[in-house]
Amino acid sequence: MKPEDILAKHGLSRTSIRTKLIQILAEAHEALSSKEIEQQLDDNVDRVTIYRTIKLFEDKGLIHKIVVDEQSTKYRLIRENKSTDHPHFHCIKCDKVVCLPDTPLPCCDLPQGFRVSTQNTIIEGTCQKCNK
Amino acid sequence: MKPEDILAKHGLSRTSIRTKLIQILAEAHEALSSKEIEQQLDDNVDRVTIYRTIKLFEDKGLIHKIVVDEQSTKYRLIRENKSTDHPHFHCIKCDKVVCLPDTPLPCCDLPQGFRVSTQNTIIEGTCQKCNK
DNA sequence: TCATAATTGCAACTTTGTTGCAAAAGTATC
DNA sequence: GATACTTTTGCAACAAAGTTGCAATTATGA
Ligand SMILES: [Zn+2]
Ligand SMILES: [Zn+2]
Ligand SMILES: [Zn+2]
Ligand SMILES: [Zn+2]
Repeated sequence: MKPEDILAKHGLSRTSIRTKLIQILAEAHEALSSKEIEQQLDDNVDRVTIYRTIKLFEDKGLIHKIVVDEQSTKYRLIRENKSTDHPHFHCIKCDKVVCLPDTPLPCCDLPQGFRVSTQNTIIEGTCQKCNK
Repeated sequence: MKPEDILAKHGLSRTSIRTKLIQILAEAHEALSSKEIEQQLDDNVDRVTIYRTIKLFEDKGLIHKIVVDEQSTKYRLIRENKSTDHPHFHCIKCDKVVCLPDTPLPCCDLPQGFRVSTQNTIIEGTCQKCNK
């Protein structure tokens, strides 16, 4: 689907920044931080606009957020037929973050009376490129 | 074990701030943020000192860090016979974070050539007090 | 006690993200 | 396409969380 169609589908007006941002996320093979997005947007777009656009896309269900650690948050486009509730892999060498297949996660032993809404798993390790 | 003995065991000099900080963490039934620690240290101790002490304790293996989300990091004393690699529960109503029993986590489907070092799981939901 | 080494507090800085407001761009109607 | 109205963007200022350098204070060991 074209960036313009994705915007229309979610009832968002079509601006050049939004179109480019979707394109950047769609072409990425890994999750991107707001700074990485900023660097890929050639014209110098204001940080604030990027933050606001990311938040909008998140609220509208276009992208999902991955909190890697306290000062690293990345974003990835939600593709069709893909859930948002899958585990993620973080390479501690090259810092790349990728989505993993949506395997059924087993329940942990929870104390009585606790209720689960979502589960967030980040697997830390090294990717195949860094292991060569 | 007394706070003073814990310091000695890890080769750390015994200062009143470090002693109190260990005591606060030992008496807590949940993971604490640096701000929560600051509030429990009666005399107003400088933020910087708390950050430095937390980092020192973490490096020496006295405490473990739990990254709840992008702007909430909490810490918990590592007790004897307890691993540091267990899942955590975050109550989205009262914001409490607790350690969960160390259940054997199943491997997710990983792409070829990927190597795992640690796995970080945070279960979001509501605790038994908030469910009443 | 005294010298030495380690810890603490202060000020300044960095990074990541937010808010208010005016200027610019988009949308719909004619 | 021009017009009016709404939304988006950029700028400045701010906020929270954490870091660094340096001088003052406190701990340790002889
Ligand atoms: Zn890698
Ligand atoms: Zn993902
Ligand atoms: Zn609760
Ligand atoms: Zn824990």
